[in-house]
Amino acid sequence: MESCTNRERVMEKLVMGRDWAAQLQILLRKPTGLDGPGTADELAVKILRSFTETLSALNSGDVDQIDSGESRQTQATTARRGCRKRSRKTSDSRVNVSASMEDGYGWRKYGQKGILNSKFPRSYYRCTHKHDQCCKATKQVQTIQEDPPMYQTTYFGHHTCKHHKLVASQAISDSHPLQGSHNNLLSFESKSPISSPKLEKPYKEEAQESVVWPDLMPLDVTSGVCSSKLTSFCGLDMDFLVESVDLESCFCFDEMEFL
DNA sequence: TACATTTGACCAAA
DNA sequence: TTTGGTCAAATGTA
Repeated sequence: MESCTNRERVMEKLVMGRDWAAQLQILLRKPTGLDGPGTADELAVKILRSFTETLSALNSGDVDQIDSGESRQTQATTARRGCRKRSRKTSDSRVNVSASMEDGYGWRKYGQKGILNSKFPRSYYRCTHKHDQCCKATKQVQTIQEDPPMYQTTYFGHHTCKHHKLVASQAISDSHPLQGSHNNLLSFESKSPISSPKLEKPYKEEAQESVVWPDLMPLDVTSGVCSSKLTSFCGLDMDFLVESVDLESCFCFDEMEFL
């Protein structure tokens, strides 16, 4: 019951943020038009506050639901083949529609299934480092369009494998412009912070993608770690990005849909 | 030889 | 009962 109220608050804040962002966009296109609902600066503050309050609401409310879902899955796991208690993975997922399946991570395919009412089978991937580093990240990839091929990738869990984080963090510290004097930017433009040769190609391919967030992001504002839906940012998981860049200081969206 | 992919079986959730 | 997620043996590839 409380989570329902909390969800309503979250939705309200997100909608407000979207509206203010739209107003800000209009203002930025007409720099002299300051007789609207507020200056660009004021709108930026409102937007930041809206997102901050949303993050706080999520942090205080829905986390329990997410945790209970994961623990259910863990507790009921048995040793028999194929006998894994599965919860329907509706929480902690990020959906990414892209022309490419590349995202800079190492994945290993562990299954493929034909899906009802879908022309194309769904492929199941887990992180390459599942066993050596207990990385629990998985993803499902489904072709949604034949020509040109478009893929809907749904990510579950988050990468805990150290190797990739190291590479990505290095790439960020090498070239991320937001770590300098522009820490309080709210940007709706695509950024290209990755200069590492290893990550350059996946990022370029991901640059054309669109992002859909069907549910709300679980996060921990106080610790600065965001289990974010911003997966498409640079084609990298946001966990380590937010560890390096203050969550409330830098929002950087390419394309987004709130509802 | 080591690692990745394919594929059918198994089983829980709906 | 149906559907979808995962396992693991078989197979492929570098």
